[in-house]
Parts: sequence; C-alpha cells; structure tokens
Amino acid sequence: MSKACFDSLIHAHNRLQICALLHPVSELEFSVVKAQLEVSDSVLSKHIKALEQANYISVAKRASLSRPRTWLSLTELGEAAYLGHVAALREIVGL
Amino acid sequence: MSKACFDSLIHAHNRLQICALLHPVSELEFSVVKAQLEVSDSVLSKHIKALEQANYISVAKRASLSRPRTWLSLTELGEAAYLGHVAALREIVGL
DNA sequence: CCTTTACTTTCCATGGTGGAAACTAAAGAT
DNA sequence: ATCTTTAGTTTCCACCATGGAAAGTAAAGG
Repeated sequence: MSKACFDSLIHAHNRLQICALLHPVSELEFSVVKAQLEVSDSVLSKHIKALEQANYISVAKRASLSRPRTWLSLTELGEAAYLGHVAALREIVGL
Repeated sequence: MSKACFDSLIHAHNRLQICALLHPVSELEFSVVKAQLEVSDSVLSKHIKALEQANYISVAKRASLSRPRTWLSLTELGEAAYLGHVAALREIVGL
C-alpha cells in the first residue's frame, strides 16, 4: 500500500486525469489520451514531457497499424506517486 | 447528492484543505485553519478572500473570549461546490 | 520528392502562488 | 487619552504554471 503523499505535479487537473487513465491499463496511445482530456496536441505533449521527466510515465514510439504512434504508460514510480497522491486526497477529504 | 463537477477554485491544494476542514463543522477560527494548513497569515487571508468572493464561505468577525476573531464557515453554495468537486475527483480516480 | 500525419517546440500572454513588509482596526495597558 | 499589542488585510514583487497558436520535425505513403 502506498503512503499518502500529496504530489503537486500529479495534482494538476490534466495530469491527474492522465495518471488516472493510465493507471488501470498497461498503456494508451497519445491520441486516446488527448481525446479524453480534450486538450490540444501541444498541451498534452507538454504534460507528457513533465511526467516523463519526473520518471512517472514512459513514452514509447512504436508502429501501430503501419504508422508510428506514441504509447504512454505509468512507470512503477509513477504508479506509486499516483496512488500516494490519491491516498493523500482521501485523507484530506475524509475517505 | 451533489452532481460531480470539477471546480478549479476548490481544487488548489490549500483551498481544498480549507473546504475539507470546514465541511464537517459549523465554523472554525482563522487561527485554527492557519495552523492546520501551515501557511502565513497573508496566504490564508487571500485564499479566504477568494472563497468568500465566490460565496463559498462566509466570514464573521465576532468576539471570542474578549478579543474579536474571524470565524469561517462553508455556505450552502460552498458545500455543494465542495461535494461536487469531491464527486468529480472520485469519478476521475475511480471511486 | 512532395505531402500527410503525428507529434514537438517555441512564442506569447495571462493568471496563480507565496513570502515579506506595510497597513489597519480594535482591544488592553498605563 | 494615548501607546502597544493582536489579528488579520493589502500591497509589492518575483516566479512558476498553463494554455493556445503557430512554426518545426521526422517518418511514412503516394
């Protein structure tokens, strides 16, 4: 069980959603995440970069049906940080 | 039951904590909230003002043991917004 | 080789955030 | 009555976050 630890990198609305989307799955395509968040390419790209630089997600470029696509997944560190942040939120709001 | 509605005014860490502290009680003193958040007077005062201007909290100056103190409480609007935001968070993080 | 697709980066403008210090109003002390 | 203390409030300032638009890039596909 992760220790409750508020993480302001993850707390930002868009990044919280990115982590929440990635948490239950092994990976997701850039375009899928973008559609869920309803943000521009540039905005998502910048959040991805921020999370990647914190080693919270890993980015893989791999062909998906002929063309190269960007795949995103939470790292173990990212998952721990995400779960820790969710635990911190639960402590704040009381379960 | 409040409708899930993400509220960025409430989402900010310090303001989320303020709302969470006020939610279960009828009112709290400024100094008590300040001690919980561990912020400076000026910072708390500005967050209080922002929440008050949104009509999310009400501020009363009333004597408490001789000296005048500032008492804070969630308004009904504030409570609805807070619960709606918590519901939105739960939707994002999945229960 | 030219175009399209799928991002990435830069530019820019705006707004949030916090600390420190100056300011204010109301008690209480002398 | 005036001085001091207490309890905030407001201003000043500097910095970081955030987003959109537009320009840039790299790898297919035609």
